[in-house]
Amino acid sequence: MAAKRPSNPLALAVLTLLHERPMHPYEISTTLKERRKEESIKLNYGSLYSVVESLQKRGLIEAQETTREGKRPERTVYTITDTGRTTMIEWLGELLGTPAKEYPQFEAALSLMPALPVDNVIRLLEQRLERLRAEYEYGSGLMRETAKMGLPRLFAIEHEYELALRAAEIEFVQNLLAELRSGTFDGVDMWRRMYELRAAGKSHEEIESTLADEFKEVHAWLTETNADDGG
Amino acid sequence: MAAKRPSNPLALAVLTLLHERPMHPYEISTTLKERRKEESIKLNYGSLYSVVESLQKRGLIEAQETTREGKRPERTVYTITDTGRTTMIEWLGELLGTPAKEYPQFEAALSLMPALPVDNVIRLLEQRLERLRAEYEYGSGLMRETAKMGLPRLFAIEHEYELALRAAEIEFVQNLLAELRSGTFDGVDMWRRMYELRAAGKSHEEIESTLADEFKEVHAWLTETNADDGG
DNA sequence: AGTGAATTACTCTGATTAGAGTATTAGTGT
DNA sequence: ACACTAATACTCTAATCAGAGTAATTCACT
Repeated sequence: MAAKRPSNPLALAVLTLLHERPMHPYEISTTLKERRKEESIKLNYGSLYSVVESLQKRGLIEAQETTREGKRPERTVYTITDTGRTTMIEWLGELLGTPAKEYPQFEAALSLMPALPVDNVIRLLEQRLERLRAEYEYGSGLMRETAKMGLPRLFAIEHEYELALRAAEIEFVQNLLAELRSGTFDGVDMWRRMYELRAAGKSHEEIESTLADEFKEVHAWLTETNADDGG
Repeated sequence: MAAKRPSNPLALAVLTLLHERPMHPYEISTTLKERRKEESIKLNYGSLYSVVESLQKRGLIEAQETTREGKRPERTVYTITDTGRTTMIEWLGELLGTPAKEYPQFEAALSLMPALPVDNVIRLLEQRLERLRAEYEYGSGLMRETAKMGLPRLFAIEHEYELALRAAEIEFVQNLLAELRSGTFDGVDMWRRMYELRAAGKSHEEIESTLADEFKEVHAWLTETNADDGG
């Protein structure tokens, strides 16, 4: 059975726009761009048209009329249905009211970090920090500008959120870097030792057992199949 | 032409594990679960097997042997190739060194916020705040526990990052809520007025023009087709 | 009046992904 | 010895997405 609604937030954007007034897909896309919503909601034509089709199939929107000017492609104007309105309110409510599990790429990268040598990672994090700062500057510059132009914060609040996240990431990376550099980060010694052994041409097994020896309690944790889940 | 590498971070996780030692897909999945990496990298069987296939097609990993015990399904053990190693190092380097554009759901929701009435949004944000705090407590509890068990921070740093982001979001939502409640948030007056007019049964056009009248500079910004892009 | 760039408005194809479904074996209790 | 649950190890299908491609029209400029 088809799910009650699509999962792509672009579909929610479509619903909110059609809630304002009927539009055709292309107008939806230009409106989203005008309002800079495509910076917060991934927009591309392929997805837009398939999302519109999927909304229609589920009865959340309806084709109102199909017009054509000259020999241009047809424009199909869509309206939101009552179910569509309800769904939009529900969905947006959920997104605002309930934190969703997300998988940021940097989180994935951090979780795999030990696959690169420490000094390498330090260099990369320095690079990241630089870029994060540049992005932060750029973003806050944009915000000041739009504020000066008289756009109420209401219509750009999502950018403030983005900046807040960036700021938090900057702080995090700064702290991490400091600890990696100073060597106070818990685990760097083991990490360095591992690459030392690898450089010395030891086999995976030799490295494993040497580390197991030199860092007993850690190794115990790493090799036990099931950590106690509590409860 | 096929891209140099898959885009799913799960594929990177596969590469790093095969970089440690050869494994079969199912073992990859259990290892990721054991190490709690599936909390940072979305893992499901369908994706895992197709990602493995895709890595093989691109020559980043190779099937080493196919064994079978009794009548159980075959286990295909894969090894990483030299190209695979290089790609892994490159890819992980990029993820660590370069901030990626992401589209968090909450950012999307914020950008569509005016589609719900103010008081509604306030209630929802209160709910979110509560849940965020609960998650934060839970997460930092887990971290303290694993620290006590002797796991070096190195192997759980991604969770610290997640917590840092959560903390930032908590602060952001707190501030936003305070401003919405006190009415000092730039744009709330217009926002409230809009729903007032809607409740009074005005048409979309009437609302538009009334708001245009009462909030001149804002409306100008909203209706101009092309904001000056500078340059 | 003719050229080229930009805009309008989609369509198509190939990847990717999610999630349920399948089939065998091992372990646990009665 | 039998049933039941968990674990092992994938397979399949439908949905979704991304990005390039297409084709007509308008506008700016010479």
